[in-house]
Amino acid sequence: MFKEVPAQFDFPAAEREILRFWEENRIFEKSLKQREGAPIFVFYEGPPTANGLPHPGHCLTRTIKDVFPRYKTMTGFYCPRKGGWDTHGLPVETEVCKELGIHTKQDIEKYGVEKFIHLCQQSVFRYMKEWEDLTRRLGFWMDLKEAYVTYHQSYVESIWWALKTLFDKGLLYQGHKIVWWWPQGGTALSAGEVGQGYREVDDPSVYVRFRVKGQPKLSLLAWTTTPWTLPSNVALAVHPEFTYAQIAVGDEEFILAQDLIPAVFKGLPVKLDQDVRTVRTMKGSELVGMQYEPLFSYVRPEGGKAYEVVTADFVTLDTGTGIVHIAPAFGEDDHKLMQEKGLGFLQLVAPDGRFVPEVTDFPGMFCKAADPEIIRNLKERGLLLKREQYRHEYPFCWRAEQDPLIQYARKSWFIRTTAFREEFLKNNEQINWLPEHIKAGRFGNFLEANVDWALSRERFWGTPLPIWECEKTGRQEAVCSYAELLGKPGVQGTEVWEEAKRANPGLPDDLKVHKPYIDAVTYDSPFAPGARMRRVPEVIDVWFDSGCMPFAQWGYPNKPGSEELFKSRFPADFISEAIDQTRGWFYTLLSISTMLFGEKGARGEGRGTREQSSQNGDGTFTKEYPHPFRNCIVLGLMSGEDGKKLSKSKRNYKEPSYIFDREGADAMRWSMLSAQAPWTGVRFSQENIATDQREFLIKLYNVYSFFTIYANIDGWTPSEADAANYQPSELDRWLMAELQQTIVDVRAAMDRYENYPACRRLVEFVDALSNWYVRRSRDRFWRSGKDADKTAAYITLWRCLSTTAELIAPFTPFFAETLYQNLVRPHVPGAEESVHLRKYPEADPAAIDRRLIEEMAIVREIASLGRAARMDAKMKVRQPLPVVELVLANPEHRSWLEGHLPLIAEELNVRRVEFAADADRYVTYEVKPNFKTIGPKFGKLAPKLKAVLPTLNAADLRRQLDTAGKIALTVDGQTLELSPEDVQVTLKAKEGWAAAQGRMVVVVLSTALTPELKAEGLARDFVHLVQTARKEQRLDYQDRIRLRVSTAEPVQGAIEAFRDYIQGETLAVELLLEPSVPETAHGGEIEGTPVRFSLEVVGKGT
RNA sequence: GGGCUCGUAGCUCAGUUGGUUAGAGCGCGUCGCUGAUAACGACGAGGUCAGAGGUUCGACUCCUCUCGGGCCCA
Repeated sequence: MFKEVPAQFDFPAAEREILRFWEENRIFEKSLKQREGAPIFVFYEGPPTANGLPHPGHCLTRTIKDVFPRYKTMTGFYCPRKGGWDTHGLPVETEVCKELGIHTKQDIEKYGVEKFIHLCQQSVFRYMKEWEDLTRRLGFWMDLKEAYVTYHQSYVESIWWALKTLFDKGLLYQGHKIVWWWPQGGTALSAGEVGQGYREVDDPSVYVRFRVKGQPKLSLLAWTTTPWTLPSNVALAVHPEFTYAQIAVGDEEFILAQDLIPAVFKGLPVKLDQDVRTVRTMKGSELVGMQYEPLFSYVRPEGGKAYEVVTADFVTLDTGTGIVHIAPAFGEDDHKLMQEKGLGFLQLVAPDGRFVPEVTDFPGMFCKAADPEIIRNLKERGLLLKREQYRHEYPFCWRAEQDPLIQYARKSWFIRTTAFREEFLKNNEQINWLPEHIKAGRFGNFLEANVDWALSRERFWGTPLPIWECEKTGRQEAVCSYAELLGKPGVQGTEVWEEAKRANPGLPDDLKVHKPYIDAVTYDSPFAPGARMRRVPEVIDVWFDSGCMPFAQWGYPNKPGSEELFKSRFPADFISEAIDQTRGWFYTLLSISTMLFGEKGARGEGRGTREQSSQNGDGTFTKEYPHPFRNCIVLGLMSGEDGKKLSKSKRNYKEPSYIFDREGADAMRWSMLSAQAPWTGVRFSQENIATDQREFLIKLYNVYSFFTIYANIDGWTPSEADAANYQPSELDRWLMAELQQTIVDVRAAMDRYENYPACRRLVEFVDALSNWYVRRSRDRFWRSGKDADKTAAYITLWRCLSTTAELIAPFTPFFAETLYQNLVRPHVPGAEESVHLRKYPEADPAAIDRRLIEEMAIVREIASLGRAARMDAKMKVRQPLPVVELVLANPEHRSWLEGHLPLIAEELNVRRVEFAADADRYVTYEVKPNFKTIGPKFGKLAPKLKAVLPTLNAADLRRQLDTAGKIALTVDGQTLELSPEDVQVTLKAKEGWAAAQGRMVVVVLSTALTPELKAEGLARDFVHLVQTARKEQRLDYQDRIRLRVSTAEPVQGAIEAFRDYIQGETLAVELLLEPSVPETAHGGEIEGTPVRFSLEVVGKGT
C-alpha cells in the first residue's frame, strides 16, 4: 500500500516534516559523503552580511545557488558548499552608530574605539537567525557550521598575505589623489561604494564673475555647481580650440565661449540682439596667462601658479560658460591639471567637511551647507551673474544616506590595478557569463575603464592594513600574519590585547588582529637603530575582504592544510549573484585573483598550460584563466509588487516567510526558476507564485494522488514479477518516450546552466502526463479486476512519477522527497534513504521513439479539432456519434495514424474513425510556399512564386507532388521545379460540415444520430448525474449503491436499454425504475426530461 | 553626458541561427468535460512586436537614429 494522499495537500506542513527528516537523518551530509572522491564541482558562496534582514530577492539568489549544486551532486559530482559571512566595514559601523545615536568619526573616537569595535563584532550576527532560517526553510543546502567569517583571524591573515604580496611587488602604494570622501565618516570610499549612493538632487548652479586683473569692468565668466569650492579656486581653464568672445553688456564686459552666450544670458533681462555687443573673439589658447582677481583671498595657493587662465582638454560646451573653475583640492580633473600645469594647491576644507578657520566669512561651516552663504556673499559683492537650480545625480554615503560625499584630495593607499587591465580582460574573456552580454558589456566595459583601487579607509571595523612604518625613516614593510609579527625583534604592545582579554574573557580571540589592539603592537625598526615600527592607521575596503574568499576561506597560505584545500577548490565552477555585484564581488574576485594567481601575476611570471596550474620555481602559484570562477549567472534585480525597488518601509512585498507558510518553499523556488530567465528583472508577486504552483506542482500532485488512490484500491505495488511481465500499451510507450526525451532536454539545459528552459520542459511533460496520459488511461485504472494492461498502466505511471521525483529534486526538493518517500522508498528493496541521494535520471535512448512522439502529437491535434467541431455543431461529447472522417494534408500520415484510430474514437466518443473517401467534398487544398527553402533557392522570385501559387489548381499540384514527386511551374517566364519540402499543402474545410481544420488535418463529424446513439447519449447523461450525486454524498470510490429512478420517456427507455452500462459505471448493484422517489432524492433533467433519483449505499468494497 | 540592458495581448512573461499565420499563463466572455484534480478542455475578444529609417526575396529577430523604463558610471 501507498500512504494515503489527502485531497487537500498542505505543502508547507509537508515541507516542515521533510526538513525534520533531512536534518534527523543528515541527508545533506550524506549526499556529500557519498560523493567523496568523485570529480569535484566547486561552488563559492558570495557572503551576505547578516546585519540586515533577508528579503524576497535573496530567495532568488539562494534558489539559484542551490539548484545547480544539487543537480551536479545528483549527476555524480562532489560539491561541497561552504557558507560565508561578510562581517566588516561601513555597513556594520553605521548600524552600530545608529544604535548609539552617534554619527561622526569624532563621535566614535570620543565613545572609545575599543568599546566600539566590541559592539561591531557583537552586531555582526544580529540577523544571523533570520538568515539561517531563510536558508534552511528554502531548502538551500549549505554548510553553515563551517562557514567562513571575514573577521576571523585566519581570514584576516589571508588578506594580509595577499596585501603583503602586492606590497612587496610595489603594487600597493600611497598616493595623494582625489578620492570620494565621506566627511562625517572621515574616510575615502571606493568606486564600488560610491556607485551605490548616487541620488538625484537639486544643487545650486552659479555663474560667477572673475574680475580680470587691472580691468575692473572686464570679467571671465565661470560656472560651477559646487560654490563651496570657490574659496579654494586656483585657476580658470579654457579649451585651446574653442572660440571665446569678449562682449559688452551695458557698462560691463565678459569673456565666455561664443556658442554659450545665448544659454548663459537666458533668463536675464538682457536682449541678445540689442544689449550685447561683441568686442572681439579669440581662441581659448589666446587667453592663456590672463590674470584675474581671486573671489576670496583668505589664503594664497602654495607651490605653483595661481589666479590665471590655463588650457584644458576636458572643457566642454555642454553646460556652463566654456570657462571652468579649477580647484585642485576638490576635483580629479583639476588635480591632474594642477600637476600638468604647475598650479598651486589650496584646500580650505578640513577632512571633517568644515571650512578651516582661515575662511573667516564661514568658519567651521559644513562646506556644502555653506553654499547659500557663499552665493549671498558673491551676490553682495556683485560677483554673481546668475543662479539656477541644477538637477543631477550626486553621490551620498551608501551607508549614511543623508551624508553627501565630496571629492577631496587626500593621501591614501591604492592598489595599482591599472597595471593589470589587460590581464583582467584576458581572464574575463574565458569566463562563461550568463547572460552572455555581461562579458563584453557591463563587466568588460568596467574593466576597460579600470582605475587604481582606492583601498584604505580611515575607519575602525575592518581588516587592518598590515603595514608597519619606521617612525624615523618612514620606510615601510608588510606583515602576513600575527605570528610573523610576534617574531619581529623587540615586539611590544601585545599586552594591550592580553589585558583586555583578561578583563573580559569572553572576547573572541579574533579581535587581537583588529583595531585598536593591533595598533599597539610595535617592534624594532630594521631601517634605523633605536627606531620603532608602528602600524599605519588605516583599515581596508570591505570589498577587498570578500574578493579574497577563494583562498581566505581556507586561511591560505598560513593555516596548515589550507594549501591543498585551496588548490583543489580553485577556481569555482559556478557562482551567482545579482547584477549589482558587477563592480562589487565579481570585480573584487576577478581582480584579486588575477593579480595574485594570474598568468602574469604578482607572484611571478610563471605560466601554466590550459587547465593546469603550476608551482613555479620560486614557490609561487599561477593558474590558467579563467579564475576564480568559470561560470557566473548574473541575476536580475527583483522589484516589489508595484514594480519599484524592494522597500521595507513601502511594504511592497510579502515577507518570504509569508509565502513559505502559504504556498511553501517549493512554490517559491519553482516560481523563481520556472517563470523567466533568472537575469530578467523580475517583479515579485505572491499571486504569480500561486499561479506557477498550480501550473506545475499541483498538477503533478493530482496525478500522484490519482495514482495512489487506484493503486491502493487494486493493492498494486511495484514488484519484480510485474516488471518482468511489462506489456506496455502504445500510450505507455508514448509516455515513456516523452519521459526519456524530457530527461535528455532537462539535462542538456542544466548542463548549460539554463534552469529556465529545463523548467519549461518539465512543465510541458507534466502537462502531457496529466492532460493526456492520465485522461486517456482513466478507464484502464477504473476497470475492475486485474489484467496485464492495467498492470502495465500502473507500472508506467509509477515509473514515470518516480523518475519525475528525481528529475525535479534539484528544483523542488521537498515535493520530490514527498513523492519519493511514498512511491519508491518503501517499495523498492535497497532504495536510497532520500531522493537526494539518488543519481539523476539518465535517458535510455532506445526508449525515445521519435515517430511515436510525433504521431501522438497529431492524434492530440485531431482530438482537439474534434472537440472544436463538436462545439461548432453544439454536439456535446457525451453524445456518441457514428463516424468522424479525417482528411490529411500529408497522405504519409495515414499509415502513422492507422494504429491510433481506436484511441481517437474513444476520445471523441464516436463509433468509427475513417479516412475520408471523398475528401474533396469536405475540403479545399491550398499550396503554400515554404520560404525557408525557396528563399535561398529562388531569391527574388520567391514572393512572385507566392503570388502565383494560389492561382493554380491546388488539387492538381498536390496530385503532381504525389505522382511525380515534384511540381514544375513557370514564374516570370522562368521554369521552376518545386520539391515536396518547398511547399506546404494545407487544408481548408468547406462550409456546411461539422468540421475543424488544423495545419495537417481536417476533422469532419457526422452528426446523423440513430435512435440507439441518441439513447446512449441519454444514458451517459444519466450516469453523469449519478456520479455527481455520489460525489455530493461523499461516497467512497468503492461503495456499492442501490439506485431508484423516476423519470419519463425517452430517458426511461434509454436507462432500460443501457442498464448494464449504467450499473457498471455507477457501481449500482440494483437499479430500480419507480413511479416516484422520495422528496429527498436528487433531481435534474436530461434534454428537458425531468429525472429524480435516490441512491443508498448497500455495500463497501468489491 | 557616456555605457549596458529592456520595451511583444489588460497583467506577468516566452519567442530557438532572419522564413511571411508572433505564443503561453493569468484576467475577461461563451461553451463544454469531470468519481484524480485547489482542476481541466475548446472557442472568442485583445498586438501597427515602443517609433522612424535602412539591409534583405523576406525583419519581432540584423544595423542606425529617436522616444520611454531600469541598472551602472561621469
